[in-house]
Amino acid sequence: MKNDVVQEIIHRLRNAGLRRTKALEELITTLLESERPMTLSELAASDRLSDQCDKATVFRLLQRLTEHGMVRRLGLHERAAYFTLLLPGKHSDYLICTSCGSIEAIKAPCPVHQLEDEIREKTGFRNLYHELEFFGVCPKCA
Amino acid sequence: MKNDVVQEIIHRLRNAGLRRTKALEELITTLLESERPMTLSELAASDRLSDQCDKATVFRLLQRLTEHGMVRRLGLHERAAYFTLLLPGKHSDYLICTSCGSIEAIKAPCPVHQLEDEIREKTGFRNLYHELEFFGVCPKCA
DNA sequence: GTAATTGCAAATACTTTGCCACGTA
DNA sequence: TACGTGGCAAAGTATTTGCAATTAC
Repeated sequence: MKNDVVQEIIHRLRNAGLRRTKALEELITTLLESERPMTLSELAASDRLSDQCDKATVFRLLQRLTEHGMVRRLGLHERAAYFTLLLPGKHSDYLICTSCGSIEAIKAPCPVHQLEDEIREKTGFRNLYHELEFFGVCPKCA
Repeated sequence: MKNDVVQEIIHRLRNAGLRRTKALEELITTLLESERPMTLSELAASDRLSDQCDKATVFRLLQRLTEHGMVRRLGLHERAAYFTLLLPGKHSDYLICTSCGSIEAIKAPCPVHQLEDEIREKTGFRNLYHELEFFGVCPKCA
């Protein structure tokens, strides 16, 4: 069923004029299997992609996926940008250790949707979304 | 009274072994006067600092200020990092236009403190804090 | 005088682009 | 065939460091 999701995503991209390539398929699969956002370097070095294509290709694929709203680029405080697949109803906030850099998605329901609605109404911003991260030192590092 | 705050901050830094320099004073003043986080480049090019010192100096000052908990480094999605003075009881969340890049602090009370407490208890993370940003297209750009 | 600080230049890190060959439709 | 895509190498942007000279205390 993971494959169904991948196919569905590719199908939408194809309608937008993109072509089905092995690299695209592997990238989407990798992002889908990852439980946390990944950097360009991590993706390019991952099992599925490392011998599949160049880092520049992964970069351009991520760019296209982002343009088409299938991927979101996150900050997360590192020097490198992080990328995550954008699945309907799958928003995550993150808990990040500033010492070892571990990143995990937070299970608890996100508490900012109401504020987000207020902001949308009051400010007239369009396409509003948010990014929420908690930073601290994890028990292992403390 | 702004100057009092600057002096107070410098006083604390002096206790930590740092020296009072013109550049340090101007940097803190600039950050204090700014209503939004600023990048290293913006700071180095600002009125108070541009003819005061080199960009590398601003970088190192920000580094020291961050180490001593007086400044926080934020992601905010741009390629460059943003820095903001950390004043007691002055936490801000931000609303950012993905088109023109404008950044403004949100006045509404931050809705994540409760979740933050829960996470602190459940995970055992230390020095926990959060970063919350809303992204969208502002009315001017839409 | 001693140790922290600074400027300048050089080194890194990560991202982005140019160009031509290649693959998909 | 036509146009999106890919690899490789080079350029771009932001950050970080080395070192000798300077400054604060």
